[in-house]
Amino acid sequence: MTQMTPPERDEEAVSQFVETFAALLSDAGWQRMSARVFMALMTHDSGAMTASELAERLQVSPAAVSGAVRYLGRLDLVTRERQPGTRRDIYRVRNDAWHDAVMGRDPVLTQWEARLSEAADLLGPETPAGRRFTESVEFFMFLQQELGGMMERWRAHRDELRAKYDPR
Amino acid sequence: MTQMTPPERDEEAVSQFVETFAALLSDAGWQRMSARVFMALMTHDSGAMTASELAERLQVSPAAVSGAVRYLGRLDLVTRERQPGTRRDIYRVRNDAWHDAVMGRDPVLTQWEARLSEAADLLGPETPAGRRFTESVEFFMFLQQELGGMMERWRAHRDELRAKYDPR
DNA sequence: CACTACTTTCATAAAATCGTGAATCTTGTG
DNA sequence: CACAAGATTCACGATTTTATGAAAGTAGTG
Repeated sequence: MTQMTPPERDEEAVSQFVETFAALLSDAGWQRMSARVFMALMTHDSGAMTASELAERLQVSPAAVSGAVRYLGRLDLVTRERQPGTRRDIYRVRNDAWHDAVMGRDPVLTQWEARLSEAADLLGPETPAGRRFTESVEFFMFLQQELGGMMERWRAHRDELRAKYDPR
Repeated sequence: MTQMTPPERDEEAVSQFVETFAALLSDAGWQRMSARVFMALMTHDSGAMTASELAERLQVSPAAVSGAVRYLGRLDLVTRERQPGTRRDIYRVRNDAWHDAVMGRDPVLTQWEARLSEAADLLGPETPAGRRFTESVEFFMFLQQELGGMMERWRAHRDELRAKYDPR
């Protein structure tokens, strides 16, 4: 069998995509730099890059990368690991990053629910506004419950797809 | 039966809640002023206020209110109606505002999915990065499908709760 | 059709956010 | 334990976002 040349990527186009999609994420409330770093990692074949590679790729300072990966780390979208034999850290996107990004909303929803619940008490459960908040709380409770099952189903669906297209 | 005095609200506390929760929404990517207007309406018993009431309540200019309600209107979270007999518009939160706020994400997801799909092609479906994007697309397709059923279930659940606690 | 009561637009000012460079800290190495 | 490679922090300047006041627009009313 002949050795294939590595499929050529239009780096220009990829880079532009990184910026475009990062902007979409930024519209959705992500920190801008974190979105850029995240997409740079996602589009990288290995899904892992060092801080200086990221800085070079995105034309930003090491300081900016540092802040961005800290944020991504807290969301558990990126993991840090030490590059063996060097003092460099490597940042890697988690495989189910999107899954985590969506499920990562969970603490947020919990927080919202708690505050809404306090508000319901504050407003008085028999007042129209209070009733509105009680129902809001119900909604977020429901939402969280559903999310669990949904992600369960996703994993099953994903494994099915993987078995189908990429049987290992 | 004795006529109850209207249940007294701690307006100070309600106002503080409005600000706190608006800040949470703002963290989640909402425009700040829109979040404040939204919460002001939510905490109002009638769920409806005029522009000047909102301006007074939030201590902002009419211009700020105008911008905020336009944004909320586009998301279909607030409706505008004319106050009969006056030249004032009143803004009203839709009853299933939260439902709409969550489902309103749908166009966003569609947009993301489209861009991710393009990226998958760009990267080449056989490359590791390309495969990552293919799976991302699958994920968002799955998500949108699930959201439909979920909201269906929410409506059923909500009606059940209403029948239980507030039989009319 | 002029007057009045609101609403919206727009240029500008104020405030928040973001990225940088320089300094500092951490950690591995000889 | 001194040195060096990287990572992180922080004060500052730059950019972007946000709210305002003033002006213009719109639509009821007499």
